[in-house]
Amino acid sequence: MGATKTEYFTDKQNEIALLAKALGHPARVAIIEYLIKVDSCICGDIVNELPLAQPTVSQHLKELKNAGFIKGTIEGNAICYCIDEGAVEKIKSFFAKISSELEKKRTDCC
Amino acid sequence: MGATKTEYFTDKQNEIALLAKALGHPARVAIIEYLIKVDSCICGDIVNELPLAQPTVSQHLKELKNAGFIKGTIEGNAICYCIDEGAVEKIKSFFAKISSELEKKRTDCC
DNA sequence: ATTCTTTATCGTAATATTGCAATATTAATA
DNA sequence: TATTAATATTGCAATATTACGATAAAGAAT
Repeated sequence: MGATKTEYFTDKQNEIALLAKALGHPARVAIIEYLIKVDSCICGDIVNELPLAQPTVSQHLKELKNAGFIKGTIEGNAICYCIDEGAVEKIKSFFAKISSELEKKRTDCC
Repeated sequence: MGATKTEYFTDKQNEIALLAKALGHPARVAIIEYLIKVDSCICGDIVNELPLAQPTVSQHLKELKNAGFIKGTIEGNAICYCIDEGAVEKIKSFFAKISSELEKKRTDCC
C-alpha cells in the first residue's frame, strides 16, 4: 500500500489530478508565474529566480514537464521553457465548469 | 530536509499550491465531481461512491476540508458535505488569469 | 439500555516527494 | 582541446502521502 490507485478512477480524473498535483507546490506555482511574467519563453534564468538549489529547481521543472504543463526546447547550451497552453486550457476549463455548475444549483444547504 | 520550504514563497503562491495539491489526487477530484453532480450537499453516501476503504475516504475528505475546498456540517449522525465556493473561485480565477495572460503575450517561441 | 449506522482516529506499512551535494552531460567559447 | 556555462542525473536523508485494519465516538433506532 501507499501508492495511488489510479486504475480505480477515470482518465479524466487522473488527468486533472496530475495537472493539479503539478501545481501543488509553491515553487512550481512560482515557476509558472515567472514564465507568464516574462514575455516569451525564457532560456535560463529560472534557477536564479528561485530560492532553491539548482538540482531542486531542475527537478521541479521536470515535474512540470512530465505533467505536460511546460515544454522545453534546447537552445544552444541553455534550455528554453514555456507554458503549454493546452494544459492550462484543460485545468482552466475544469474549474470554470465546476464553478458554473455550482452557481446553477446553488441550494445552499450548508 | 524533505519538507516544503513554504516560507520562501508568497502567501498567494502557497495558497494556490495548497488548493491545487488538494485536487492532486484522483479520489479527491472524484469527490468534488460527485458533490457537484448531486444536487445540493450530500449527507453520507460518499464512501459508497468511491472504490476505497472508509478510513481512506475519510482522510481524503479531511484533506479537502483542510485545504478549504469543502465544508462539512453535522446532520444527525451523518455529515453534510458541500463545496466551498470561495475556494473554487480562487483557483478558478488563478487559472483564468494565467490563461488570459498567455493569450495576450503569445510570442510562440517554443 | 443495547444495537446499528455513520464518520473519525490511531497505528502502521508501502510508497512518493522534497531538497541538496556531488557528479555527469552537453554545447559554446576561448 | 581545455575551459566555462547551463542543465540533468545520481544518491541519499528527511518528511509527507496513500491506504487500510482495528477501534473509537456519537447520534439514531429498536
